[in-house]
Amino acid sequence: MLSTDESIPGTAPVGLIYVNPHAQTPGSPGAVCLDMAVALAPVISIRELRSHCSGCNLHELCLPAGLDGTDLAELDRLVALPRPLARGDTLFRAGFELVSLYAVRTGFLKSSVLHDDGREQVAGFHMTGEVMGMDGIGAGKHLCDAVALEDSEVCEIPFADLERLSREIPALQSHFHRLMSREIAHDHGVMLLLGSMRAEERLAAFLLNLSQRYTARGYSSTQFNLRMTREEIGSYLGLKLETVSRAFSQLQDKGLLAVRNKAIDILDLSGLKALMGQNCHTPP
Amino acid sequence: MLSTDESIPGTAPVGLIYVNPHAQTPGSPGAVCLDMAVALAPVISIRELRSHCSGCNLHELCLPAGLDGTDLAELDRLVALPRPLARGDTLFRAGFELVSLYAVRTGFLKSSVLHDDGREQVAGFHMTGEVMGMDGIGAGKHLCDAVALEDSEVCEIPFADLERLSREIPALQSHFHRLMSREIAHDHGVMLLLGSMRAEERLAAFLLNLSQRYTARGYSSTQFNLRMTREEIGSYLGLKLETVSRAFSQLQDKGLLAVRNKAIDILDLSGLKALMGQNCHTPP
DNA sequence: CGCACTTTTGAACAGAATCAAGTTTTGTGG
DNA sequence: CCACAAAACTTGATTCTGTTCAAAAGTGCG
Repeated sequence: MLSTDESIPGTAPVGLIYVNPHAQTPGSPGAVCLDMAVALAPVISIRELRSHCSGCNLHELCLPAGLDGTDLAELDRLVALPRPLARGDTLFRAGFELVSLYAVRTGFLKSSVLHDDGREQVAGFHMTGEVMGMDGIGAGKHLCDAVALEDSEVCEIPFADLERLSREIPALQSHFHRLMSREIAHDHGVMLLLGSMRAEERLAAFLLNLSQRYTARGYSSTQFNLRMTREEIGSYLGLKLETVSRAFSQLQDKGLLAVRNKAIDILDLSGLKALMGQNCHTPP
Repeated sequence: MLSTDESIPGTAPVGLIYVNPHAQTPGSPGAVCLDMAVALAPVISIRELRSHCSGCNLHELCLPAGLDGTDLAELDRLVALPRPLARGDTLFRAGFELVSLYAVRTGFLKSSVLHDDGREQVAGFHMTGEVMGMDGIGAGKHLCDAVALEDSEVCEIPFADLERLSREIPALQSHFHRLMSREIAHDHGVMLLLGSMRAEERLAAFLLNLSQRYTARGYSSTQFNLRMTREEIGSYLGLKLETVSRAFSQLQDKGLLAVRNKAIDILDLSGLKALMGQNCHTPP
């Protein structure tokens, strides 16, 4: 349930130099970013060094996983320089033609669906190394909005090029299929969660999932800061924000968690996991 | 929400001759089926004629969508003769190595996850033309059980061969990606449903989804027989079977539906849809 | 420093789960 | 083909969980 999609051991967090933290509008993809790269020479040299897949610390986690020298170089030509996004920026919107997938280089994004009545429903949270936009391939257009929850960088992967290249590089093809498949499996986990768990269990599962994903990226598995509001968590977990808040308090009262606003400290990881094992609603 | 994955117009239902309705154990894939084909000559000739993708009425709905003569012939060589399954038979189980994907030729299957505590959760229902097993690609093994809810036939698609062939045939590659993507999009729809709808709305959405899928296959959009129990519906929708039963009664009392056990007659399709538009829990 | 947003907490309420019969359908063996 | 047992379904009463409404406290950003 809500399984960790990445079994890759701790790769160190990326220490990218951040060039343009503000006001990057979603406009025409990539272009602005490239222009800036030309304008700011000294910073760029370092940035460019690391900006390609081959120099990226994430290449065990992200799309290029399993590719070696030559193939990696091919992928490099395909993926544009990381595009900076400021907090609140929209990467893409539902209904827009799907041209590219996006890999999160740094930062934290959400994808959400706007109901007809104006309410939004969060479909997922995305962190470093995760690929966004795959749900829109079938329709040829994006089905959800993607918004940065903190200043972030994303790598644009033109989908037509990705398909072409994955015909030439079996390892890339195979890994791309695994990525899509894992998203399906992950969603099944969320469906299970939404269909069978109580509020407290849902929140526990959510935190454990975050914990695992942070661990896979070399961060602490017990201490991290939430990047989303209680309302966004609730929307994702099918709960109201008040219920999320109460669930936090309950987990804290049980001594499993220390919550200081968005700062989470998991005090009893196995206790949290045990909470979900009790999911036996039916006696023998 | 719970969008129809198929926008293909009505292809006629398949009228396959059914050879072995009983006791086909999941054992070693394909072999038994082929042996039988040799044993029963007169029936087989017809069966074999239609058994390949090129002769299959589903080729606009299933994996071969968009392929023409030569490419279709290539796919034919890849896909084995349809394997018969009796009601209750298991096609594959969670944990087993993923060797093949399966396309439903005729019949109706469910996929479900067995909780650690013994309770099962239905992850999806699958009808003619739909491809099963894609959630297991990422892990290299199946993550759910697949069980026939009525006598069915499935076409086995060896996954390694599919990857190889889709490197050679861009149209096949592209379509396979669309199939996976649509499963992601569909799951997002279910997540939305589970997270934001009340029991009655969930059932309405479920029935509308079934209706659309039957329509796409050339069947009536308003009259059909459910192949699953109330408990299985409930498991899929995150409800208890009693709640499903009550929701059926409520929809019937409102004049939207006529329910006679498993026989469903949608009396007011637009009324059902309208029910879900009222999903405004928040006033402006 | 103040205003807006987020979060917490409480009380009343609503919807679904649970428990409990009772009925209908289905499938099987005689 | 019928009878009977098992499974599936319906309906009611009660309980419990989460929502809604409301208010107050905390946080952070301009």
